[in-house]
Amino acid sequence: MVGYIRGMITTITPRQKDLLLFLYRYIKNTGYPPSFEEMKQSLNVVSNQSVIDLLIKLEKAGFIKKNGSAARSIALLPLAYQLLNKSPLAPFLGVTHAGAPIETIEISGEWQMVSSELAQLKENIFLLRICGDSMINAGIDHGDIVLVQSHKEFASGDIVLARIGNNMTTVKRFISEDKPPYLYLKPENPKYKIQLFTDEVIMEGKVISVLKNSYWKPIK
Amino acid sequence: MVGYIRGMITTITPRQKDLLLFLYRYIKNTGYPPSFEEMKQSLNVVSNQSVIDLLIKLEKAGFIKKNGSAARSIALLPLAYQLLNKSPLAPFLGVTHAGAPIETIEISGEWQMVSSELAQLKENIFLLRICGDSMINAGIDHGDIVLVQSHKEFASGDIVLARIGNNMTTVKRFISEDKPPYLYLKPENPKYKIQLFTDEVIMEGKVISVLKNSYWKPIK
DNA sequence: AATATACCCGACCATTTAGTCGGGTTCAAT
DNA sequence: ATTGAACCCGACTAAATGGTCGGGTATATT
Repeated sequence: MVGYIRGMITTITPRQKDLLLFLYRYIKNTGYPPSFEEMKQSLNVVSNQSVIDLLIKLEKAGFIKKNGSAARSIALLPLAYQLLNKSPLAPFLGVTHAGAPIETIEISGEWQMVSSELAQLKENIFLLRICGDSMINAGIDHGDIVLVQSHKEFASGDIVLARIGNNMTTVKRFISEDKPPYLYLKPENPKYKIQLFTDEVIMEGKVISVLKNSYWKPIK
Repeated sequence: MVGYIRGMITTITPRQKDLLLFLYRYIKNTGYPPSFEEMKQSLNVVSNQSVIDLLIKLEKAGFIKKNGSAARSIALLPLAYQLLNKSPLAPFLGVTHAGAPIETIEISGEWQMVSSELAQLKENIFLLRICGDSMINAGIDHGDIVLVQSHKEFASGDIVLARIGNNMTTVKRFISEDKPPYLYLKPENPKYKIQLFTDEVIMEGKVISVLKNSYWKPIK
């Protein structure tokens, strides 16, 4: 469910966030985590205990993981990237259908890396594997993976992920015209018919990237 | 030039590669670099000097960067990922044209992160920004970025990067048929004509991913 | 035969580094 | 008023860690 992502809530104090952001930036710049001394400087404190207090909280909350007493051994966990909106990870929600929409999105629990450029996105993103051939003329084939960003506004021509009723999701091109049928979802394969808009149709997001199937694990 | 990537040659001894591979794997698994002790264990040696010797060579060759005497402060440079064929980076070659092919690929010198799944690729990959509207029906719009993998074999229907003569490159759908015109490059926009195959046409690679333009820097 | 390179040993040292101990302050909730 | 949390201080300790020194071997090149 897309709501599963949007609804993810975590608590963190401003000071903890300061440290988490410093950790993120330091690791990004240097390639390895900072020492206590460096963390103290960045936080403008002079005691190790100040840093330790914050680190323990961050670890308990699931943002980081420390390896005992090894030097510079702090690893950022996915939750940290998510909180900082710098996520190199997108949740892999499962499978949807580009053809006739016959089942809802499944949550697979997997996570996959995506481009760091996409990490600039403020909104939530997630991945879906496509079943069916209804979008082949838009370059989306059976087995491809699409990266979807949650959106509220859509332009005619956008390729969108739509939910139809409670049990079906599908990827189609969204069309808005001045003449009838005005609003509809268009498959990019002449074999299939357009889907008119009804109260049952909810658009979840835009497809912002397509990863071709041959470089991903095969479909079961 | 695509040849620029293929032609990149670096020398490394087996022992140095052992260490480099260990560094890659350790960092990938833990999120931070190993200590000397851990490197000694992985190499099956007992002296620090053994590790230092190798590290100095790796640093001089441009594979890693060490930060003085700071603990666990080894960063892998892009060259290392490239050598290990685990590159999280793809070179950004520049701009090509999906419309009329009017100029050759420019090397911009930028590098961009790509999916870690794509890092499994054994062949070279690179990014291009698309100019023109000749592939809009395949989901590739003006300003989008495509990820291209160098290939030698192509199937009918593949979206390919082709070089035409010395000064032109273009992205088109490759078609191979039993009836005339047999082999040609097809724009995915009825406004444009197909490009027949000649001796001048060289296919450089396949488009394996499309990143939609709105999430990248605007075109100059 | 001499040289250079890649690689290794083992004892030793100095510093970096994480962690501890016993406190304190501020602020909001009870 | 008391409690608990979040956060901080300063001096201290012990372990982890990188680096040094003065060698060695094996191999290929000159």
